[in-house]
Amino acid sequence: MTLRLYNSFSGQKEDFKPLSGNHVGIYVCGITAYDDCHLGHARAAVVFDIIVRYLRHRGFKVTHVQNITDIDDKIINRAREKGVSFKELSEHYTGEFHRDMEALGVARPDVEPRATGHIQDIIRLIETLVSKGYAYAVEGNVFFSVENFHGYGRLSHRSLEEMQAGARVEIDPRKRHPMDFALWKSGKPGEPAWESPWGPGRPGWHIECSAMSIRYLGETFDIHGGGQDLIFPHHENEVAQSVAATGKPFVRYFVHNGFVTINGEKMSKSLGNFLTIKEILSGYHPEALRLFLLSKHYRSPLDYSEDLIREKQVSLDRIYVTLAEALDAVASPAISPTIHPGASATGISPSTEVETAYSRINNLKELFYQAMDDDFNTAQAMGHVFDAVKGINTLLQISKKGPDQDCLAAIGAGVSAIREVGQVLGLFSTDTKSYLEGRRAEKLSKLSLTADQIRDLIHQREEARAKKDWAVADAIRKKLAGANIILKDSPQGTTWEIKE
RNA sequence: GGCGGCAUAGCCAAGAGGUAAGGCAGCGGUCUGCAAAACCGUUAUUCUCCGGUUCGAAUCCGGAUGCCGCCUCCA
Repeated sequence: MTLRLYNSFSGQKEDFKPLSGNHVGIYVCGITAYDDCHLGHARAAVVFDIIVRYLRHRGFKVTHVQNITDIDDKIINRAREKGVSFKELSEHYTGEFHRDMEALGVARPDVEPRATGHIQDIIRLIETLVSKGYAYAVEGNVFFSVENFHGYGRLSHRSLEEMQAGARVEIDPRKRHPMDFALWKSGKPGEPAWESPWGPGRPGWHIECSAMSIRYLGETFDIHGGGQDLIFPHHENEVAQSVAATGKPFVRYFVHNGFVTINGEKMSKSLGNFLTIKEILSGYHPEALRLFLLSKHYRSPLDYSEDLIREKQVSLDRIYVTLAEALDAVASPAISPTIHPGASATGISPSTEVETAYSRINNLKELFYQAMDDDFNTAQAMGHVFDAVKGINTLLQISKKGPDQDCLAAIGAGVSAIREVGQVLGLFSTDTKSYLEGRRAEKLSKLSLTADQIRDLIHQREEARAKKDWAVADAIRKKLAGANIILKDSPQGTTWEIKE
């Protein structure tokens, strides 16, 4: 089976074949370290985290490079506002970024280069562009000449004429063409600056990604990723600079993730609907956030609301409950968890219910890979996971009536299949018991009752039930229900849960 | 003004020529003293609207309407 992915260059899904054998080089545009990361950063991070995980899972050797922009106008301005150095500011927010990523379960890239660590690479690249006639220096600035580069607009599918027609920006009179962009910016007094052939200054935004991707992945590499907003001008400019400098193709597949809106509106500081990763994780499990981000295809816009994330939290709880019950069932010492259910499953029961459950479990992996091979269709993949969960639940139901070896083996196989695909999605990685205990503690903390008080009431109800005093028993059930506590009676006794 | 995207049940969402996955909510049932959980069944004769191509269209083409993004820093 071939992995197919959507290439922004062609606007179509294409078969993915790495440049050299089994090795995949992927460069993802990271953050500019001047503020806390928000939900949009979380989406991009999780999308590319899963792409990298899936490529590796499929047997590719992946080199994942993701930059951090640590010098830039926004950083300089913010540092000035706060009265700290640009370095202190960018280091602070880089640290916050790392904490957020760790909380989200996003794996660290193999290389995490920073612009200020590659000034010499950048200067050399600009010199090449100047010497080849693609760039010109004016008053300590260096601009890239879009007219001299044929093919400008190929990625964003726009011509220079179209772009000029829509220009809304005041044009820098030093530019020869309105669309020319800065490779090197001269430093005003007091601004951070590095020595260069054009005088002291700092790199433009786009050039760092060309310099660092070429350094770590070579002049031509497989995948370049980022948010859709980066297509123009950032990635268009990267392509122009890189191709002009090397004379070779730059990136083979451009992959862009869609945007996040909040209650239907674009996130923006002026609207006051900016949600940081920290804010969301203070109320929801990181895997619930991941589940939410995966619930829609990565290229589509994704709308966030409290209702939706809460729904994902409930779904995640449900899956963990199933996994926990399945593990309990399988833990029976008489049963070997290594039995493969597929072969023995067929025919052991005439019930189609059981057959369906077996196939839901046994088909999971194949269907999951099919979905992921089709441009990382995580929404579809999750549908298959839910099917497998249903299959496990069916068998759990049956095994409660009379455990049978094949049934328990299938349950075990289901758990390991879900765990396996979960590794690709970054889900179900927490120990089931600690997950459920954590969730209970979290919900309990929002309650007016303590666990001891609840246990007392349950005890009183047990006594009433023993006397078949249903009126008292039901009154206690009702009272607890009023506090959002659901009682579950079973032959082993009564347990309780807190409703979301 | 230019470029691009999206419109699928009460809500979220997959499907991209062969007769509508999955999740949430709802309803009926099994189980239960009553419940809860779980499971089973059910919930879009139809995919914004109007034309066209085709044996066949939610899927392709043309048009209309609505929403969104980019063109300026942005994941």
